[in-house]
Amino acid sequence: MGMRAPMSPSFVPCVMPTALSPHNVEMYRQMMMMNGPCSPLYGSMAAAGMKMDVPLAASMRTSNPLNQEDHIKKPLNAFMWFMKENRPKLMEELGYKEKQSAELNKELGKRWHDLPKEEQQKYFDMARADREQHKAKYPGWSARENYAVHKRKKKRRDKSEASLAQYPFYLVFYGYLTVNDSGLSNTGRLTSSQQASKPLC
DNA sequence: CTTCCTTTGAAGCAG
DNA sequence: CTGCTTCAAAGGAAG
Repeated sequence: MGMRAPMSPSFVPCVMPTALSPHNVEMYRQMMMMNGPCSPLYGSMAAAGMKMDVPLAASMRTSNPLNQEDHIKKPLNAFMWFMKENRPKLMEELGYKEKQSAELNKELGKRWHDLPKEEQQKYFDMARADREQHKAKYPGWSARENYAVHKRKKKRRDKSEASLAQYPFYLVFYGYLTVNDSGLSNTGRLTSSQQASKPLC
């Protein structure tokens, strides 16, 4: 149930859809900044195949350019590559019991420590290659773009008003991102309370 | 629906 | 420079 087909490698497509490369998104964002969300450019760029039809779908995370294509993720570090490669093996080895990801990650952490330096080096090499490719592909990108400055003391995701600044203004404009008492909201749909809350711009 | 949990390492940020 | 924080992956649990 829900298990992957044995022969199907479980890699996730890390590449941006050609229809909306980050570069295109940046172009789009700049044009929006210059022309506003009601610009005819909006329609023409959409007609050109760029997925900027602003979200009607329930899940903004999966349908919206901001949360998907526009979000350039950090390159994976050595341990992340190790996890990616060994998680499926470990799941099979453990009979993919009712093990949760968090528990599997603990085990993977142990195995990472037990791994000889020579074998670890393989993953450090992968990570370095990934970083270099990432840098070549997204020159000028910084991890800062995904970084929410400390809002909660220890390790919690940020939900502050300040974090709105990292998003394109038109999402705020349209109400897809709002700020209320409970923090940043991005349900992808306007509620009356969201309409009442003020956009940042 | 979003966030948490849990790991390591890279990198951002504050002092 | 030092030390703390966030985010990369994963996916079930919790809210």
